Amino acid sequence: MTDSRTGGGAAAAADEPSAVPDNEWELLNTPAPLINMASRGLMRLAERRLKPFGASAGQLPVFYLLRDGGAMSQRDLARLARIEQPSMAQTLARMERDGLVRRVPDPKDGRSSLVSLTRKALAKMPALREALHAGRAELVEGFSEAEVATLCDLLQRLNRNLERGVTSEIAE
Amino acid sequence: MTDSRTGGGAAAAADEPSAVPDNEWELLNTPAPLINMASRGLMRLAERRLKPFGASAGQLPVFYLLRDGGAMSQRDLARLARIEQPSMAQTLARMERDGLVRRVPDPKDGRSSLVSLTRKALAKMPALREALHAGRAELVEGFSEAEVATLCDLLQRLNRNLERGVTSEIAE
DNA sequence: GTCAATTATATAGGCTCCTATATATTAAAT
DNA sequence: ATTTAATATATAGGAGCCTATATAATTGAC
Repeated sequence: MTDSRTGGGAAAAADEPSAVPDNEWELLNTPAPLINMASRGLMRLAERRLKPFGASAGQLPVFYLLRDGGAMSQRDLARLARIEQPSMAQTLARMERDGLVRRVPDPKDGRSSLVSLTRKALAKMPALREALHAGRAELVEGFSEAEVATLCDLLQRLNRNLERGVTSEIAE
Repeated sequence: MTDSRTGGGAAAAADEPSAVPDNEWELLNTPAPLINMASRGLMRLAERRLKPFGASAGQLPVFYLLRDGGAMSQRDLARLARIEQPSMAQTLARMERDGLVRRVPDPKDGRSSLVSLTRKALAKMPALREALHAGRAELVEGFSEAEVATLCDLLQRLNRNLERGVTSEIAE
């Protein structure tokens, strides 16, 4: 609520010929901090909605990808969830600890295991679907479907820019 | 690149009268995962741009709020950065460890300290401004200013929904 | 077949952030 | 003044992510 930032840029000295105008420092009307704030808010929302069912935000992609009872390697889970392999490893470790996931050695490849949801996890699915649905409604309350679509479109373009940054780094 | 999700919802059984249509599971065209992805991408981008100057993403609000050489309590820093007090405490601890920040006991209040940037930190400011400016450009490349504004507007509304969720929780 | 890439996980270390709780100090109420 | 409530930090514990690196198994080139 406090708006101390808005009137802030007082000491904007004109002594340095920087290419950066002072209001670039106005972090709150730039997409980045808004996205960060939204992401943190989403984590809290997800936590609130999922904790009652013994699930958490980082586990959602795993639930989603294995929802039909199928099995998948850790590597594929990571790739499809678009997180790094060690992050997925940690999430799966927690899920295994909580009895949500099972790993069986892949008969075709001695390095790899096939991960699948336990019955306990599969039993949670209906509740998770409801929770996600309600959370989504809460999130976009007051938005028209067109606005949601616009938001998604813009975010997708943003994400493409962000991905490109990483790969171009490699190319250089 | 893999699009295994798109054709996924095969086993959509019609045996359960859930209020949730199966395509609600299509996480990738819903804002939440896009925001999360964007946020993670932003963290990586920030890390890439800031690490050369010995700064990191979570420190930006502190740099911003104390940019004019002023001092502020940890509590105010947390409130203005919109993160919880323990998160700010940890960030400040790291910044202190790195010689970026100094704490002097508040003469008016024995519980509190006044935090300010060190000269070492203030010296980094021009580089940080440049880094942020370049990062911002990379982020919204291909966006018109109107699109950026639309994005910010939608995100602000989203954030309002997310905040309201938290407070309504308290009210209930 | 052997040796060198490549690939799948595992591990180590760090950052950001959250909730819950303890401690100290100040402010308010009586 | 004393007791109580509010406030400022500190600490403990955990989730989620990342990079860099080690280990083991598989594939490919010879």
